[in-house]
Amino acid sequence: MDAIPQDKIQSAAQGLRAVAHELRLNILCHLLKGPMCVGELMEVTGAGQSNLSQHLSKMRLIGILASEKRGQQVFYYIDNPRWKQVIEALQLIYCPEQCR
Amino acid sequence: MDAIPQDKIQSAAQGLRAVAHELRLNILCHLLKGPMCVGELMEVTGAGQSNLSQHLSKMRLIGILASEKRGQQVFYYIDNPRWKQVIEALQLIYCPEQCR
DNA sequence: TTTACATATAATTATATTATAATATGATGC
DNA sequence: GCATCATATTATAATATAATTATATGTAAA
Repeated sequence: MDAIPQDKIQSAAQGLRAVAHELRLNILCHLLKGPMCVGELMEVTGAGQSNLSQHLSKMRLIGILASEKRGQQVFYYIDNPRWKQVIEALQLIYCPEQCR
Repeated sequence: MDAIPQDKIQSAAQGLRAVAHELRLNILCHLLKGPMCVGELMEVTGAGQSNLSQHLSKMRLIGILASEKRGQQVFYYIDNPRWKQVIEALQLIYCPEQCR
């Protein structure tokens, strides 16, 4: 592994940066359970609408989340099962008591 | 999981931030194979001594890396096997061809 | 067709992170 | 002691990221 392709490292770091934020990580933990719309996420995270929306679209652009419109709501969900694994591995590190 | 303890999220985000950087991630990928000293890491990453040292101590402080002095060299290694898992999961996401 | 609702975008300001350069520490050999 | 090597620390200037506010879009109901 002497030569890890620089562009892979770059993409992976970009992906990580997208997760490495309190609010975004909080969002992702909630989305582990399934899709949620922006309004619900506002409730559970306590974040403001605009702030939340910006963070969601950041994660969508990078390919961690996908979204789907139902009626006038937009539901977000974790698009890539491997990202779920990453979040879950993190929970093991920081929530040894399993965080239920 | 409605109530993810805020302090856990905070710590986890801090840990992620420590990994979410091109150079630091590159370092971690190299350290997956085993301990390396600063000089070796300078060679494989091409980073400057001071820069590297700062990034290493950041990761050490946060508990991702540990270090051990042998003679006049300091060897760094990944302290927590779960962080290895996170890095490996990432490689699966971004290096589908296995990055060897 | 207006109103209200759900979400998105833009602009701004505040704060955090980074790389570099310069300097310091601390061990080893002479 | 003095010079050298390996690493750490500090200061700083450049850059990136965040939260807030204000505004815009799109859609459904009245």
